[in-house]
Amino acid sequence: MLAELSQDRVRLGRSSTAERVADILRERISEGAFRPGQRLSEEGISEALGVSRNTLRESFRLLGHERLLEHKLNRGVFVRLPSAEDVADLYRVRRVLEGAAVRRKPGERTLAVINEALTDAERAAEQDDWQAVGTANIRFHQAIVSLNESPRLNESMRQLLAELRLVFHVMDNPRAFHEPFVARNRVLLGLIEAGRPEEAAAYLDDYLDEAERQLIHAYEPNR
Amino acid sequence: MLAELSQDRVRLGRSSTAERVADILRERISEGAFRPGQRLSEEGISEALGVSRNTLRESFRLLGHERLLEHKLNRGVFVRLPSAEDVADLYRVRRVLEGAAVRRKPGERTLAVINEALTDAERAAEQDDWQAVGTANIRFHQAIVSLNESPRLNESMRQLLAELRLVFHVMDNPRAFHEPFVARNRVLLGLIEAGRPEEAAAYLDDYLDEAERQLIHAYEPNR
DNA sequence: GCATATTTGTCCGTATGTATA
DNA sequence: CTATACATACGGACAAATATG
Repeated sequence: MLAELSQDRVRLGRSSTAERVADILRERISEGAFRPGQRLSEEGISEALGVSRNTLRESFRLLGHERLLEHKLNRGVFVRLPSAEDVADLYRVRRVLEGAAVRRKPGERTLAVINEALTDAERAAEQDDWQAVGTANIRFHQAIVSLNESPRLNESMRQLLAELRLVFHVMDNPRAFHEPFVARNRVLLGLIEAGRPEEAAAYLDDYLDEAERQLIHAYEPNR
Repeated sequence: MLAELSQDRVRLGRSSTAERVADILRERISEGAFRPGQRLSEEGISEALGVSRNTLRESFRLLGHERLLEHKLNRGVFVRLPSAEDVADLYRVRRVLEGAAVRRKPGERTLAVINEALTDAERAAEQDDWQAVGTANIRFHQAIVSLNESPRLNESMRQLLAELRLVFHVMDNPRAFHEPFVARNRVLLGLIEAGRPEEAAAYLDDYLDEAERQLIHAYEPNR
């Protein structure tokens, strides 16, 4: 089962079993198969994936560091359930990372990536595919941050968005949340392309304020 | 040995053995006892610290995620030796995190912390204690970032500075590097306290450009 | 280039401590 | 309070990869 695939990829690749297991778990969490707050049993999962508990524990450490899992000492690991305070902090970070990004002179290639993500979102919105809207939206903001041209900031944003996905998974209806922001993304991109960084930054701040408010509003009751 | 201390701290605290071992290793790396590029033997260290290899490997994962250690498959873990490109990226991140910080209206308490760190640096400089200057300098910039009032950004900065310390450890003479920036820190703080955020941000950008240039200049030859 | 020694990657069994029903 | 389930941590084992002579 996993063991053979494991050997193959070790031979021609670079990742250890623990890392590959982490990839699998990250994907499951990201798509919502493992719900926030849910406990992940060492025995159950190690058995299901065909790896030893030691190896699985290494994977848990990795994901814990990404804030997708929470380690409670002697109680096990749980899928993180971010608090309202966490949401507020995530948006503080977004203001910093995205704000700095839109103030920079944008590169041609990055602009194309941003545009593509936005176009995908608009198309998905037309077809009422809100799952796809959310995904494209995330790609849009990831691409915005990549204007900074910093691998570390890209990685930070990637983790931040993964954490934000946890929040979306406990919301009542993520569809209604993402919808109104597609049009705003278009405006934001327009300001960037027009070379008006300060206006773009101000618009973005408003944008994020509004998103944070709506998110916390839809979120708080669920705690 | 460590085992007993371990039990005590578990009882009254929250951290696991792996985390405590990670703390110890982080400290050793930070103070330069483990040099960048050096390989850390699983057997040697697990024996020296009195923990099992499995536990130690969990610690290695933690520090790997903090970019202090590098995992080479089937070859072991090494203390990271950042490349010149890494240094450039670290400074890109600093411009974003510190730039956003100085643009915000500063809180009284945070200002006091910044001031304290700076005063310590000035005092240490007078006494030619360059090690202490470097330490206080790091505290100064950490405090600057804390103006953002974001736990996640504080944590990012903490990790960034730990990584930057690796760079300092392979420099010829870190003393000469830190010295000229103490005076600039005072100017920067003055602009912040005077409520001139844009000037502070511009001054900071210059500051970081100069620091990056000097650092890469003193660093590149060593690769 | 080959044979050998070393080290990592992974797994297993087990003992102990902790949280919870 | 006891019992149970589970995480924590240890030590030993072996194969695979790497380094060494």
